[in-house]
Amino acid sequence: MAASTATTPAATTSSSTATAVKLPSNRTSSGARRRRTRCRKCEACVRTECGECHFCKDMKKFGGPGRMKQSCIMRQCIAPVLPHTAVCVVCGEAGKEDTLDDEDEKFNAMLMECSICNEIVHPNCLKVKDAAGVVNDELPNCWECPKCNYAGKTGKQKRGPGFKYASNLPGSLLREQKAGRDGREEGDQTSTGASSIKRKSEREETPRLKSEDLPSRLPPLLSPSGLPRPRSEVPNFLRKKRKLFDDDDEEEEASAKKKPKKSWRPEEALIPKLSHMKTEEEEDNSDEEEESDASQCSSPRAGPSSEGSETQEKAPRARAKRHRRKPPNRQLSTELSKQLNMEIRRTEHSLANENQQPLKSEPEDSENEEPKRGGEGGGERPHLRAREMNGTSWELRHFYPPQITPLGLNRSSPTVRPIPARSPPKCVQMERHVIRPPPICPPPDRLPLADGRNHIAPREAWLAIFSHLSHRELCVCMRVCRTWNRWCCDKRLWTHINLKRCKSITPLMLSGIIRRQPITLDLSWTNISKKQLSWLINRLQGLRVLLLSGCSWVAVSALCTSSCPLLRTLDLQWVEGLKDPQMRDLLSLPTDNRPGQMDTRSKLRNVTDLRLAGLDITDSSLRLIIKNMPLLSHLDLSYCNHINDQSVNLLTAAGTTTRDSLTDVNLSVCNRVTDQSLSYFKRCGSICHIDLRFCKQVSRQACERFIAEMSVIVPFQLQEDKLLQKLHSTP
DNA sequence: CCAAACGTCTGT
DNA sequence: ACAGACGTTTGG
Repeated sequence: MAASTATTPAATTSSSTATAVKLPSNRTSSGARRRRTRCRKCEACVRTECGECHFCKDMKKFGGPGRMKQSCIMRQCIAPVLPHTAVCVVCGEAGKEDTLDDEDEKFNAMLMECSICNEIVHPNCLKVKDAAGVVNDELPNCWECPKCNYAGKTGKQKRGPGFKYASNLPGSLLREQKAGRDGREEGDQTSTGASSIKRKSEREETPRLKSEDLPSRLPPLLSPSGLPRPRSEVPNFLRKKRKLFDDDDEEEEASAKKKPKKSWRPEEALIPKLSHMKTEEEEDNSDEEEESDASQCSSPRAGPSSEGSETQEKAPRARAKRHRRKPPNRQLSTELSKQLNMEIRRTEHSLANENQQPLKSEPEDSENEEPKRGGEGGGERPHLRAREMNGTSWELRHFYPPQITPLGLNRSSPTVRPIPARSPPKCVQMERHVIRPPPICPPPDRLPLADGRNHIAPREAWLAIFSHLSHRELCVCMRVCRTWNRWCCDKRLWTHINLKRCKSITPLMLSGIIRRQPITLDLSWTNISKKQLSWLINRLQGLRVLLLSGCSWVAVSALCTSSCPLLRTLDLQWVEGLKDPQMRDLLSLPTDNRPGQMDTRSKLRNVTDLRLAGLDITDSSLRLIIKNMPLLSHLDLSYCNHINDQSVNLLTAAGTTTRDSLTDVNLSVCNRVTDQSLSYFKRCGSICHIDLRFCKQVSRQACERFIAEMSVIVPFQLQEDKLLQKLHSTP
């Protein structure tokens, strides 16, 4: 019915209707807000409809009723812009940043929409030039205008643009943040007096300590007992099914929370370990550091998390304009960011080539740049730079023990109002959440010193030093100053993110992960949900190693619909509920309709290291593996009770790619494997390591016989009982 | 004028 | 709090 709705002329008239009431004429006046439109440039905008999400299904074109009238979830613009028709309330003109070169001038000439009063103005047109405006990095041309900021408005008016996006989406991750910010805002705002522009930082989370490394391939079984720990280790949540991620968190917290939460700080609430993380710290940090260069955007659009924070923080600096960084730095930053991006791109590219998969990561830039008015986009950046601190908190939170972190930060500033209790973060449907690509942050190349000069050591030198630090230590460093904060957030320092056994994976953590674009991600034994994992995978296109042991199949099934083209190592050990049927789904050809993913090859075709220990899979799964993973070299089938000699026969049969690609096979504790398997392994041209420990039906004699026979070609040794190791690994 | 879809309101 | 519904706004 209403489906097409749209335009009925009547609509206008009908404005009187309850709903309609809102924005009719006053739009620009305070109170009425301007609708934003898609930037048309970001990754999301460029995509085609997935045809599978709720909204797509509602569309008439996909056979739906067309009542919801929402854009495809995969196409939710990352950086919605002001409509072309937007003009300054003061002078009535559009953005003019295009005509200027100087960053600061651009900023002052671009249209900025206040997220509180909704007014759209040219900063230049404001009389109160000194007052501080708080730029919202997350949304182009969005800030908390000096007037509101100065007035200390915090109120709920905030609904501005920043909020709307995502926040209005029902399940949006943002909410939490939002909540967060509100809470903070208040506090901060009051404090705001400061003069500088602040942006809201985002909160992200980091992996908690790396505490344990995963024994990815654990030395086969320490506990021959059979299948040991598995399930038990699995956190309860694993088993539950949550609808959305939230649940997880919620569940945990739930018990606790249900009522008003203490503070709204999600992290704390949620994760014991991480607790500390967030918010305030970030803010604090930001403030502390603040000043210096400020340029950067480290967080601009990190996932979900970011948004929340940004707005809130307005507090600090006011003069946005000026604040924006010093020109020099800025340029530097720009340059660096370009280089960085290129670097990243190059790397990813090379990797991607193999699969021809485009990676996402750069979108940010594009996002900022608006098609239409470049100015707007450009304008933003400046602010962005200003803000950077976001990262900080993230790390802190995670890594620091609660006690430490907090410092005064958290609460110290409690400004005016008590923090509203917010609900814990939930991630709810990520689908609706606005997706923000990893931030590109061009960090300053030199450390600004108090005397105005720069430290002699270049960033790279510092990074070399930072590279020797643990993540925890990096977190500490991130609190030193803004510049260090930025530097310590360098992607290169976070190639491995370990969240193993982290019970609750929160939205903040997710965005923190995305921001850092790790190459290796360990989510083993976590209660990550399918949506969360799907969300991550779709945004970690450069991910090479994904460890999901001990997770539930429900979650792992995210791999069925999301593609991770560069994935080399996939650890699915002890995944609950992963059997042949599931393996079939996992290895079946892509079902992803999204553009760019139409590849007909297996999504896991580039996997070289597959860990399936403890799964009840049979030869039917092996056949699929053999067929779809031509590059497979390391295969862990330990504790797989259904694996037998025939399985090995299949793996080493003539005509299979595995016959030549396999180098390491772990069949320890596979009680159905016998001496016969060893003869099959002789067919493997590249085999270097065969683990048959604890295989009751495999004899030492057979192993010795294997060695004797194989040694004619390649020398093998019995490293341990029933553990065959090639003496000299091939080059 | 129309398709798209933003942002708010409503019902549960 | 959420899922839907839908008037209204945008861009072309």
